[in-house]
Amino acid sequence: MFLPVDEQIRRIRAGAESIVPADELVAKLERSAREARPLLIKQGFDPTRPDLHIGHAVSIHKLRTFQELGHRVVFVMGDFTARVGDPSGRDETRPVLSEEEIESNLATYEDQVFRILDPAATEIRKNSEWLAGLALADILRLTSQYTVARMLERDDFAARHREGRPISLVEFLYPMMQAYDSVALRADVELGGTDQRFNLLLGRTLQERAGQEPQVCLIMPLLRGTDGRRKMSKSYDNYIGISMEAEEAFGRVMSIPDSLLDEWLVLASGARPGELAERRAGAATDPLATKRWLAERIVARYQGAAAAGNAMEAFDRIHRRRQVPENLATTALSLGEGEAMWIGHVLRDSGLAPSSSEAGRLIRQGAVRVDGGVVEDRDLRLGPGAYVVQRGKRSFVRVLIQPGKLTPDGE
RNA sequence: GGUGGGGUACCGAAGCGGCCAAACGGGGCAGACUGUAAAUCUGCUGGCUUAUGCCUUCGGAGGUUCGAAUCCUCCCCCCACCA
Repeated sequence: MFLPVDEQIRRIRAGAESIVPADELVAKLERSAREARPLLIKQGFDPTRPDLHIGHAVSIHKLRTFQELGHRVVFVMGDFTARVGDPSGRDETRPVLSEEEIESNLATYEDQVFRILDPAATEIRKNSEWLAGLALADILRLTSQYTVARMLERDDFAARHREGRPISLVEFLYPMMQAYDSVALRADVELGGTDQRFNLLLGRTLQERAGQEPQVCLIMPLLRGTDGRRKMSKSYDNYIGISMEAEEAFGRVMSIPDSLLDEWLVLASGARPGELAERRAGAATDPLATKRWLAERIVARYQGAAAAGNAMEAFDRIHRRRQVPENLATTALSLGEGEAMWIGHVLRDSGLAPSSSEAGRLIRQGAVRVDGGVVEDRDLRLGPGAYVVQRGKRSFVRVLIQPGKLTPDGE
């Protein structure tokens, strides 16, 4: 039923940052094989941010590996905290979500997650199932099992405490709740990024206090974002979304710094060991070719090969051959009373510039083209007709200027 | 409850009566270059039918002044120490 333990370990360990503790994983796998009983693998997700990116995908692919090895994967939605909200406002807004929003985000999750996981072998659970019913007495019992000093060991708590930045009391409860999820599920293994290390370890502690065998923590590296500096995150806009439009995703991969290429090959390409080694070697001698390969590969993984091919073609057309893209959005603008429309307003109203002041700046910098020619006259006006308006290298709009016929009420 | 320190543009952070649409850094955008939306260098970075003009902005509301982000009053919020 199961592959040999050492083969399982090999696959599980590939790409992982660490396994804590590794020998317990071996023991669990051996017992699982002996008793023909799959392990329960758990990972939690925040339902307030339903957009998954390829950073999340790193560990989701690892969940997939466990599925392929025959184990049970439980995907835990942290809906309980989402329902209560986060008054501390620690990182951005953690809005309170309604039942409907949670359901809708859950559906969004499934759509993305099942591009990686096998739906038939995936259990999705909401932590409100076991958290909502806890009484205050239960919670007191739970919190008495851990100390403030140990809580302050967590890196971000330690840093904030040291720097005198506020730590809300509820924040101490979030790790407790996540750890309690592991107790409730009797998890054998929990996956998480390196930023989850503390929470994962707390799960072990609470399980032991509850008389359970502690889970093994499988810690995955955090993928750095397209800026090559910070971890991938939607709020930094340095991410590549799993359901992102193919051309956008392709372009974003092409924009990563060369210094990030190797890390992404390892964590995001999903290449087999042999090919991976080949590509990593190639990255040193021909980073451009390697990056193109990676971009196509990443897009293909989530959008399919056809979309990836098209995205590459569109990229080449715009950036290598400096041509206008094949299919570009059309915006119809209507002249009011006037004969022609000032270029600044064309840019603003077609969405190429956020304001006419910004449009003016772009023109001054030589960033605006109309039908391929750079606009030098800041006072340029366009009469009725169709134009291809370009802002910078990457943004194009086909603008249709129509004679204004509207004779509003006044006249 | 007491004492002290703060709230400035997307973020961080200067400014402390006029030269402030507000230094500087980050981020973002653009130009040059290029192997790509890499790297590097340079510029821009409140709005307005395009103006050495007008309008809005420095926690909120009033006030002083020819003139306020800068001074005064009240209010809201944050932080530290003490209780």
